[in-house]
Amino acid sequence: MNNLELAKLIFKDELKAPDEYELIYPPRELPAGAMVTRLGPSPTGFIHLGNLYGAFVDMRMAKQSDGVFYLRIEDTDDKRYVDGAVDSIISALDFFGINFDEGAESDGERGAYGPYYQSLRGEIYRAYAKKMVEDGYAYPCFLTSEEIAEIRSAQEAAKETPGVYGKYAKYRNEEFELVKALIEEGREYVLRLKSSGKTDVSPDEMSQITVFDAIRGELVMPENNQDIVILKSNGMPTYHFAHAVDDHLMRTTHVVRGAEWLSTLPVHVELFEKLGFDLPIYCHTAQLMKIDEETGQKRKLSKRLDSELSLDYYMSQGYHPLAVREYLLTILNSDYEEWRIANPDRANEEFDFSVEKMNNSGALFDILKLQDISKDTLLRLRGDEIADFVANWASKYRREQYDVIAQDLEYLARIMDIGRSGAKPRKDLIYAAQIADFISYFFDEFFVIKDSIPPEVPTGDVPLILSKYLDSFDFSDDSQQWFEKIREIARDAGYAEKPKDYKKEPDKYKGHVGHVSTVIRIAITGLSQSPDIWEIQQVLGEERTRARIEKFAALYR
RNA sequence: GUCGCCAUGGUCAAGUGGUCAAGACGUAGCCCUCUCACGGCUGAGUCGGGGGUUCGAUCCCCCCUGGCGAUACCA
Repeated sequence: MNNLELAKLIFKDELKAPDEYELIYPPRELPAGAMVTRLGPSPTGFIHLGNLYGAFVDMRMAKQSDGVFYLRIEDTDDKRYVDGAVDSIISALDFFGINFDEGAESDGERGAYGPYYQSLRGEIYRAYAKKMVEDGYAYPCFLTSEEIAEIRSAQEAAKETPGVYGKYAKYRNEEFELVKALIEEGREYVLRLKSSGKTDVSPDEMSQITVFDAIRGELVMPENNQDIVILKSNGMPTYHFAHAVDDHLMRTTHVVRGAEWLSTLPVHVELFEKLGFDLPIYCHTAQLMKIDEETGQKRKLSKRLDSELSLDYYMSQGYHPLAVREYLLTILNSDYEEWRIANPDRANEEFDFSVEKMNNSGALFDILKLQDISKDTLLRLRGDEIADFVANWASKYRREQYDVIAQDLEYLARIMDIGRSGAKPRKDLIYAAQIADFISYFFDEFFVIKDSIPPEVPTGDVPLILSKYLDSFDFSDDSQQWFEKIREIARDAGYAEKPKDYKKEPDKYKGHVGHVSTVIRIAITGLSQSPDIWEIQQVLGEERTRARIEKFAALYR
């Protein structure tokens, strides 16, 4: 048989037989129903919310079924490689709570089904490619990129499906002697799949394949008829071929990937078939989308364009990983939100996640929703936990503030807890960058007067109000006693004790107690709007409070 | 162009052959209130279009439109 000679001609090195690999990587011994999933990033170093979204699905499926979730680095394209990328991918994923049972690690790898770097699996791919040639399912193709471009434009002109297939696959059934001569001559070539799909019929006459997708149900698609490349001229496999070999040998049960792979599914089905592998269960997730600012159109998240959606962005803004996970869960399984409302204190791991509940259409990323969820998520954390988180964030992203706010973590924790107890806790805290700005007035180093006193208060009243306040000020007053004194000051100075009184009879008063308290509020926080002043004072301490009042009053003397 | 996937308010979405078409975010107003938040109440806002099938379609079928994706020796 020529195929055997051809295989020998192409693969001169010693290669294991595929059967040996079957033995080296036997089926996993796992409980019934256990799912084996994987994440296969290419090492560009860039990873965005969409990747995290998919990684989440993988991890939940494996964890919920007592299966295995592993990391495989898909570095078959050297053009894509970025130094240090694997490390940054792993640490970013880890930050958001994605961790692996096996696979690539920053200092090597772990697990019995490796190597987990595709660049290290060359021999394995070649072994299976050789078998493809022997079986007559693959052949060397010497078409240059110029020739392929010509074929393409001819096909486009003739309104035919573009690609290398059927009569356009010039070397598909080439004479052995000629192939041999070309190879010996040193001509570059790729290895192509010899597709058995029909090529001489119109698209609607093509045979259909049906594939079950765990998210989308039964998919009916035309069979593949393209002689796609399986081994590039440098000997590396294409994604398609590596996917088939790796997911088989690593015994992946569920392939979770974005919907952009749907159109190549027929290729993969044919590959698995020709290789003699069982098909994994595919789970094609909808893509996370965003609105393109320039065009105003919905589009898939892009690595190139959407740096603000990179995981780095959320880390640098200081979104809490839990918040991001909560958000992702709400778009992954829409009943998660209701579950969360019903179970505010349970860990999200207890939620029964399922791929069947996933939506088929792409969700638009909504930062407002993330922020809302973030507020609620931070509410479930203790003040000291948030303080630690913010301090940690500042140490990386805001050095100059870190030195100040992290000096006294207990103080920081008390700041975080302001207004958070009781039945209707405040929801001021969203993400670290916002929190750092929000609390800056608690530190003398950052304290500035930003707002001006309300127009209802004549300038001359300011020192009056403040000196009275200072005179009657007793740090040990409780909240009610404290406010009673403010009312007194307001009344004595000609302001209504209740805003309603002022509303009813505006001519009778200069303003109301709210205006008076605003003066005090500005003196203490520099802002006309803030959480409860009494609580702020309790955290600031008596000394700092008095100092600020005095300093502000001095401005009006 | 061709092929594929998708289609319920601004966003995420539940949903069924007969519903006043859930809920969340956002938004408007009111209430609570020393400010701001929080909370409460109320409101505005949707089944892309056209054909069928049916006593009846948001739901089932077809066409169109729109969005997204694929069309590489990238993944």
